[in-house]
Amino acid sequence: MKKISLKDIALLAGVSPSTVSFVLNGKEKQMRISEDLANKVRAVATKEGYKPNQVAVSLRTGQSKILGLIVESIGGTFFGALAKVIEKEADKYGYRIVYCSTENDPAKGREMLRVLSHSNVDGYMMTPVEGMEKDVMELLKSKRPVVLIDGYFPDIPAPYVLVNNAAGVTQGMNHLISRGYSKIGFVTVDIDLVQIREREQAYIAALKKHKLGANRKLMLTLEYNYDKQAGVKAISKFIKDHPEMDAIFFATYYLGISGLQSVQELKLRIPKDLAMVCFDDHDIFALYPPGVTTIAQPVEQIGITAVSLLIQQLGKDKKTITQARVEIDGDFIQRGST
Amino acid sequence: MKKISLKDIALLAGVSPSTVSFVLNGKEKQMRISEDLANKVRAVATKEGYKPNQVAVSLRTGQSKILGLIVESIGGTFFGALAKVIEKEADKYGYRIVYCSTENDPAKGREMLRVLSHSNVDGYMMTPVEGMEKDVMELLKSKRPVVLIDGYFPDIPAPYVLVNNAAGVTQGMNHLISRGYSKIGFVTVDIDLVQIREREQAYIAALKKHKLGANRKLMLTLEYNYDKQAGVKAISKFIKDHPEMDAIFFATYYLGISGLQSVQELKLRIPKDLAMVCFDDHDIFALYPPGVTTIAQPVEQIGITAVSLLIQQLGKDKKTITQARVEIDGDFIQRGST
DNA sequence: TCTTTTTGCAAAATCGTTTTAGTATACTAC
DNA sequence: GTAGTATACTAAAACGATTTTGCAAAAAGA
Repeated sequence: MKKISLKDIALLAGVSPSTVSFVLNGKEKQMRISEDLANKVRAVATKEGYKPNQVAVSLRTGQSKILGLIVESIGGTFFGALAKVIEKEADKYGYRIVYCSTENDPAKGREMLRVLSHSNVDGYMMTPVEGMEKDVMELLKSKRPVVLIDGYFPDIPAPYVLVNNAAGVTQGMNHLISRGYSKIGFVTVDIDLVQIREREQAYIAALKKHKLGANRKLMLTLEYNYDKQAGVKAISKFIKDHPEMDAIFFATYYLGISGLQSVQELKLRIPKDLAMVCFDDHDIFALYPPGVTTIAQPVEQIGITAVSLLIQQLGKDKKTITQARVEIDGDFIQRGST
Repeated sequence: MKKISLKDIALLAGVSPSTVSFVLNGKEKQMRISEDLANKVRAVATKEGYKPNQVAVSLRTGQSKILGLIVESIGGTFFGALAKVIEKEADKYGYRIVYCSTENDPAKGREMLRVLSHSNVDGYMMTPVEGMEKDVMELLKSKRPVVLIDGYFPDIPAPYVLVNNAAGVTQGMNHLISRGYSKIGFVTVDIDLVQIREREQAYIAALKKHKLGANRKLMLTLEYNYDKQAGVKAISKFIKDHPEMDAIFFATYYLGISGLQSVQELKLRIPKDLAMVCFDDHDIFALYPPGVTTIAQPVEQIGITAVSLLIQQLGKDKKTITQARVEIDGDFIQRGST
């Protein structure tokens, strides 16, 4: 019941291993193998159900047909959905995906890169983690195909694809303002990632633009990996401390969920007592009455673009497209909270 | 900047490749390499930052230190959480995970098995898909380590681990009944998987046991991959068609979510108009007022057990533990819906 | 007819390891 | 002094493919 190798096929067909390889790799013309023999080889191969040992192929060719996907956490809804899209998309090009999560720890991310590298993966897709700038530079220097997802490093010329954070927040803010809200709070998190900072800046910019003053006091910054209960409490306190606040913008979906819980505990009514907008959509926002207005990340497009950017770097020509910077507009979904 | 190989280390240390291999694999004693030389080799190796090429190792040893995880869909909350636990757990044993999803399609599952097999994965964890019985049998026959997760094939002696579906439903039903509900409906889905059937049977058994009659009419079976809107509609109709029904049990979390939506559209009040219990927990059930009582799958334990069962089959002794059938009790979480 | 070219395939090198089988030297024993 | 046995390594085969090179036989050219 052991696996059959190319050698076995060669033996059965009465030819040399090289001939089998040529035929099965479509190089029969180039190597001028006669049509008859080629057919015979193919017949034997299909009859025996031969499939090449990918490990051997990888060792010899240096290519694995595997792409590494390193995300913050496989468990999350955004990354889960993303992984699904990416897997499906990569499959179209004949690539498989190996997933890893970093939990936002650069050491773990580095380790993952190392592991993947020694497994001959052909390219990397990763969500930037604070502290991994050098590692990404290394990849670029050694001409390894990379695409950053959901963020980027400002000073590093790696291709990336992410939602247009600024545009999304701006749209959300404009929406709130046009609805008459003027004391708008913003709840964010203290990870040092561009995507978060961009959202914060867009919030501040919107306030300025509409002359809603420098109410920076209406910003709450939670710690990353904050305790769930503590987060809810902090948000509740934030709301109570600012009774004038008529709307809140949450920078991520998990903040928004905590926010919903706070609102619930405070028995506030949405949007009567407090309007709400959240960056990143989530099932719950569609369902929780009266629904939360969100800017949904275009997961499909992000995934498809990422794979495409990576595949482009994998061709024979191997053009390094360090300049590809794609920002895709999020989908504004209005619901009952505004 | 090219990668350094074992041969390079050998050259630099002035020894043969075999010596380097022995030292780095801790076989220096056995192969009686002198302490001095061993240290020298180690020094060179660390200085050069040598890491073995896993592909070559895999080809030579036939082992990859990779486990295949084939789930229904990476995107789902249950599988996402499971993947996270499994990745973390496998890491403890020095194994990495390659994820694939089947989308409940046996053809795709088969393809994945094939691909993984030719990548030398050391073992498989998979959620059973209707129609893959033979494929699993094949794996068993060829002594490949396998563990089924979240379900099993009744006639196939493969080790498995899943939540105790019957116990969970029974507990939920008892809870409802003890609270005075007697016209209890059940919404399920038409995939032919043991885990679903067990839940259905436990429901019926509970009705019988408590002499609530053969109200099989109170069962609604939706199609797998049902359209979201259509599902909600069907559930609404089901509720309207059975005004006597005072409680509903949902067999999976996505059914429960659709159910919440129906309830919302019908403007019913929970638990006043209708009580609700759902198998499988979800963020939303904790948050949606007044909260939905659920039986949560013990994701952590399932993941840990699965990895453990697989690792046991990977040792030198390679004991095939086909008899390991683990059912873990779910966590009953009571919330406002009952 | 003899050389040159083309055809059709096979041999052998290679990828980077692991592992089995050797080999040279030193030591022990009689 | 010779045989046997440790000692401390190295050489070479192997894993399963791909790819470069080689080499007969047939065809073409002179």
